Amino acid sequence: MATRDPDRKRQQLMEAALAEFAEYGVAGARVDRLAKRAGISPGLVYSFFAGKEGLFEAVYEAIVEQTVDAVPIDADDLPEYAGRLHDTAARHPQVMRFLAWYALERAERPVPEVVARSMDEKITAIEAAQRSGTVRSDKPAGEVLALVLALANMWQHQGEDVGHLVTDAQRRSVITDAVRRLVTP
Amino acid sequence: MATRDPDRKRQQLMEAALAEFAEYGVAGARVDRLAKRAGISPGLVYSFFAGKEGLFEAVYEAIVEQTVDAVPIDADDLPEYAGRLHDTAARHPQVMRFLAWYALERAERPVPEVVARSMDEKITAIEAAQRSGTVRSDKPAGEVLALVLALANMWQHQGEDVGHLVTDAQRRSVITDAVRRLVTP
DNA sequence: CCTTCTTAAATGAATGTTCATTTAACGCGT
DNA sequence: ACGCGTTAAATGAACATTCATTTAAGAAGG
Repeated sequence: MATRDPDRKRQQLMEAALAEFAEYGVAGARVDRLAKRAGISPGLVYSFFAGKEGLFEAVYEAIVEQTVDAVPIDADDLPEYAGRLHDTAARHPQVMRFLAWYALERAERPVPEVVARSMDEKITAIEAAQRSGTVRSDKPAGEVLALVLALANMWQHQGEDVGHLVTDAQRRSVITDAVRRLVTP
Repeated sequence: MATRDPDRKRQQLMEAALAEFAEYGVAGARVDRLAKRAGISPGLVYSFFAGKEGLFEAVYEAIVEQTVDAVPIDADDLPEYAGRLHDTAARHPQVMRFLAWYALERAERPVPEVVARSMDEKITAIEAAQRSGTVRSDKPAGEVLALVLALANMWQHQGEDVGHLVTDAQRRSVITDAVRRLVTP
């Protein structure tokens, strides 16, 4: 039984970092607070990662890895696909919030290779569905995808002002109904 | 010719603050840099506003004041309404970015009174349009509004990954076409 | 019109605090 | 006993904020 367990600490650190960054962003995050959450000393952060910034990037990369392809596209049933995207987002609010921070604080960074590739695959899948007639063909696949993603994530972006217009239970079907109307031929 | 002109300085300060906050958020903003942008000394900031935080709030309030009702709703032509929202957003990227920061950094704050009221008015307008038959009546007005707003702002939220799928020129019509499909009876 | 007095505006160096990062010592497991 | 994982404390840079001082614009008085 390893009472010394670097891997476990590393894992705890990543989880605490996600929580801290999701709440405050990089600039607002405090290394001390984050280390305390992880149950380690602040100094130890630096033996695992390249400082606060490095930790932020590491968390981002872990999220990308776990999130891309977490919800495989089903181009023949885009409403359900959007619904599943929504479900996943709703189940991981911390991750969504982290990504929102990342988009602002790392606005200039290029899109990661894996993400770009995943996007291409989705386009290809939609184009196939258009050819087989399950998706309307009068709009380019990229446009269809943009709409599906926008609707799938709509409740993430909407603030409290818009959010309270609809109950939690209704949110999913708002998305699926709208996508159905938009993509069926 | 007034070489001393507090009102002008105050104005310059607000503009510089918007630029600085839009770029870095509150936590990342630097008072020195912001003051230099405004062409004033850092100390002067504190004679106008309650520190960095107070300045942030002041900029937010100014934006809310200028933005609410900047695009009056036309419930009988929601596609065009969404298009106009998009136009305005596209014309003021700094403001949009500022609001994105605000949503994250002030997540817990209640919705301002003016915003809530403006929302109620929009709902009422849509309900009227539903009664007169220009908007589908099989969905509650709140749901319709949520969809319209989500689509109007879709290009603000989408990152570079999705954004490059469609050219600038197409963006507006993607929104208006989609809204038309979603809201017509 | 000048000169002096008064008040407001503005500055920027000094202050004190907050924080990321470094360092040096400690002790567990082998 | 040795080396690595870990810590607590030390360091110092970065910043927000304050404040003593300077500068400018009127007001009062001659």
